[in-house]
Amino acid sequence: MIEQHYRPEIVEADVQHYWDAGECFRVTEDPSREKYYCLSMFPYPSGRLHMGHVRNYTIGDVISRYQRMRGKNVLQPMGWDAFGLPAENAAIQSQVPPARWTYDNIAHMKVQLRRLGFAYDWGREVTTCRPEYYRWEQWFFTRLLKKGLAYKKMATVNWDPVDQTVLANEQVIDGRGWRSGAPVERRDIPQWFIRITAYADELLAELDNLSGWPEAVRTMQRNWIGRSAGVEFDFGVEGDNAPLRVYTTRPDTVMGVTYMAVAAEHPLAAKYAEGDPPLAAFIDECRRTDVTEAALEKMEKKGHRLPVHALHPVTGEQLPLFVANFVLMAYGTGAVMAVPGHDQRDWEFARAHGIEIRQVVRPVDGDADLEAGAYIAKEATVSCNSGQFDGLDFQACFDATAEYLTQHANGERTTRYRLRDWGVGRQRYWGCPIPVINCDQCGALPVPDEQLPVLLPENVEFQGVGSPLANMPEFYATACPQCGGAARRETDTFDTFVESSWYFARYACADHDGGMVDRRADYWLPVDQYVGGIEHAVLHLLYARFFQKLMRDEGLVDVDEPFTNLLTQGMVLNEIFYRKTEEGRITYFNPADVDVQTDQRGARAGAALRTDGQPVISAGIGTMSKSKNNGVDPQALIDRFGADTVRLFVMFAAPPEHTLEWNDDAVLGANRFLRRLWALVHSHQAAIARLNAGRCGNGGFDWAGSHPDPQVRALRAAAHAALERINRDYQRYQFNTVVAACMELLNAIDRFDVPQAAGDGDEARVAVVLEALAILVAVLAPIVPHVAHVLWRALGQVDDVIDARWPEVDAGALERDTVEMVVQVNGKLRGHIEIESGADEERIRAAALSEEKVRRHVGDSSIRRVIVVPGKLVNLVVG
RNA sequence: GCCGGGAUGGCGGAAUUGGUAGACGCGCCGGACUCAAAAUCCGGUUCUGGCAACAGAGUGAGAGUUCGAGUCUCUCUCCCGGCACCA
Repeated sequence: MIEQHYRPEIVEADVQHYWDAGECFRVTEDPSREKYYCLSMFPYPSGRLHMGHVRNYTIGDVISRYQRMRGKNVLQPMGWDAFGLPAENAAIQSQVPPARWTYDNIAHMKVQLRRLGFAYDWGREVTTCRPEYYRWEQWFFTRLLKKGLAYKKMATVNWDPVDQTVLANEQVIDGRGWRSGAPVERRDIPQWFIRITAYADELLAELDNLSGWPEAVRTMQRNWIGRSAGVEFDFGVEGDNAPLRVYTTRPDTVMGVTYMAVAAEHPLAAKYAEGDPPLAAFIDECRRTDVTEAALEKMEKKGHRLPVHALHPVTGEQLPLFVANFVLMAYGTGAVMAVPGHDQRDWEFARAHGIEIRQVVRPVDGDADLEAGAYIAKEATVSCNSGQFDGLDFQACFDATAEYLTQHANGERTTRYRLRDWGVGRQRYWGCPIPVINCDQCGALPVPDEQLPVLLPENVEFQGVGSPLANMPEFYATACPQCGGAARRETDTFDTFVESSWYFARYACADHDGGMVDRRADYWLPVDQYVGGIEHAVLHLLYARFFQKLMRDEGLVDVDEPFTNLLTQGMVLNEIFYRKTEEGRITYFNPADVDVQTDQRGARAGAALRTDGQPVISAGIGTMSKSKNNGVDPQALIDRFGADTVRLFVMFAAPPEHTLEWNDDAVLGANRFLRRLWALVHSHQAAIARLNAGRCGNGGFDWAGSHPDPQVRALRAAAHAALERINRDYQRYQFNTVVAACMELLNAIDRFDVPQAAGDGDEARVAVVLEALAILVAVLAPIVPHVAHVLWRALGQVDDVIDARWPEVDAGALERDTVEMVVQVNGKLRGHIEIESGADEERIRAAALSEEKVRRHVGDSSIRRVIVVPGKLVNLVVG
């Protein structure tokens, strides 16, 4: 028997204790059962759970619990992506060692996750900053080194000249270092890379097979890999210069080249900068921008003329040669041929520098207006003004020019990728040490297996200038494993994306201390459902796919792709409020501290800060962030309403892939629903107990045949119709409409009259309520597991709801004698008819025309056509 | 700049395949209960006109296909996410 009032704090503590005591979510490999591996992206332990975490993990938990009730052997693990920059920032700001800060955060966040009632197998917890985890990452990297899949080369970084340190993109604010405020420079340093480009073709091709992934994510990855076919060839350069090698995907436009451009870092630029101070200054200026692609693309396109010409490989024409800030040394060859007639960026640069724009492609019919912009089409075009290559379509011209350049300009047809090799080295302390020893005699050598792991010292003094590791001889001083001489240990650490590229495999066998993974991974992998933020659509999800293939090729795992199905959840947003001072300084106020006024209709009339009553300005909605002060602390909500209410709200407020706008009042609505549900079960529990007595506690009632009471039939039909929709919506992960259907069902049960006193009523009326309630509680169990656990028992069930069999739709309950159809006249709704289910068109037409309102709209006009959609609609076309 | 996504009442959202636009919830309005408030319960709620019956308009803007378009096609606007050292 349950109490009269819903007390989530008591219910949730009790139920969580029950799950813990019974180890309800521990799983083992069982080949006789169908497995289901449901994985949510593990959190960075930033300190407290935020709403994005709550949403992510609730979605994953609902799917896991649903699959368990469907009879699967479900693994749902959790862990910590524990290395990263914020720990170093915290260390600098509050003098706490990154390790202690991180472990404290993990402890706190773990309590929060438990409080939300997620069905995790905590026995498989993975923490990436622990040596038992990262040692295998180090071991794996040494394999890649030996295979030549890891290598060192120069790479460009953001350099803070005052702090003498490498900056993350995030630490560059308006082109300046976040701490020093000094203008950031680009600097080239030697870095470790992993050869992801060697797997580009496979990573691209297998996207076609990932039918369980959103098309948007697959498209983004395809574009990111960016496979293109083109030609690489040489332009001559005046003077005693080496030829200038370029790559182009449009050799067909080679006759339209009117200038050339090289990157600021190109050797040709460096050569002429020596005697040319303005050029040297320009190159210097190019070094002073941050290195993100977005920044490079958005900046003003500038160029500086070099004192020599390039020579056209076909005509021998002299072409002006520029150093340009939009040409990147890292892409292609660091030099581009410019065809302003048929490339928009080249066009804009040519316009700005008064360079000729030459048309060499035109539409098959008509002409292009090169005054308005470049003509970039390839379909239905023909080459023109191209001498020997005139009059060809795109493909023919491509082939002819490619052949010519191969013969006469040292050319070669090549396939290139936009994808670059993955730079995995970071000049930071709080990361996994790269297991390499640098010896002046023998070069860079992998740390021998028996010396692994290379432990990261955790008790360090942390100032924030340079990496502490580079200042610790006790860390870096070592002996060369080959010659035995003095050598220096690598002080760079791995990009944290390396840890997150294989954690999903480690969960299968987190306790294995003899290797990276064991054969248990073959049972659990691939992940059946992966859930995480859309912001990971490219990088993390591509790196993880890449690592899966690396591990496969090392013989560690069988499968090719790590994640069969992917659900990318939308961001959590909240309103942003601010005030501007007279000096123009902006102060943001948390929405929790703002009162919103409404007019008589409920429309927004204004907003004021609660503490002083003065108005604040709304800046619309945006992702919850510290800088905009619009975060909502989940903990406060859990304390006030309980985990089930928070879970229910998050699932109800929006479909998982959409953004979710926060609304405090709607949380109240979710709580109200649970209180009503509780009260409803409470009000019927005596009658249910009487019904269950003598029926082995299962409430079994024989519904064979049509029940005579139309109200009983109606409630049964409502319950089974709701279940049908709920099943469909669970399958397509539209949890918001699952909840909506549950609310409708609750309303239907609530309206149904049940005899309360013993012996004065029809047994069937109690039975139908019990059946409807059992369906309702069972289908809600994945979403609000604590309250469902208790209510399930109150309905007389003897098993735990987490292991209850999913209810089945009784088709018999849904059968109807008549259907309602809509009548349209010329596509406009004019009436409704109730008609027997199997009525033919003649009958439907007659019924439609017998409707007064329909007749009025038809009037004297003749009926030209009648369209009937069986069981739904009839449209009379008149005129 | 490039790539990807989105836009439906006062708000979040719903609408199997092109077939009743606005389910469900929030808010708001009115009522019941109460000394009062909260909570709870009942009724209403797309907009415009009308006491009403009813009529007209309506899914970011503009065009098109169709008996019929939120849904399909084209053009445009605005908002959001990613862009390789935030995770």
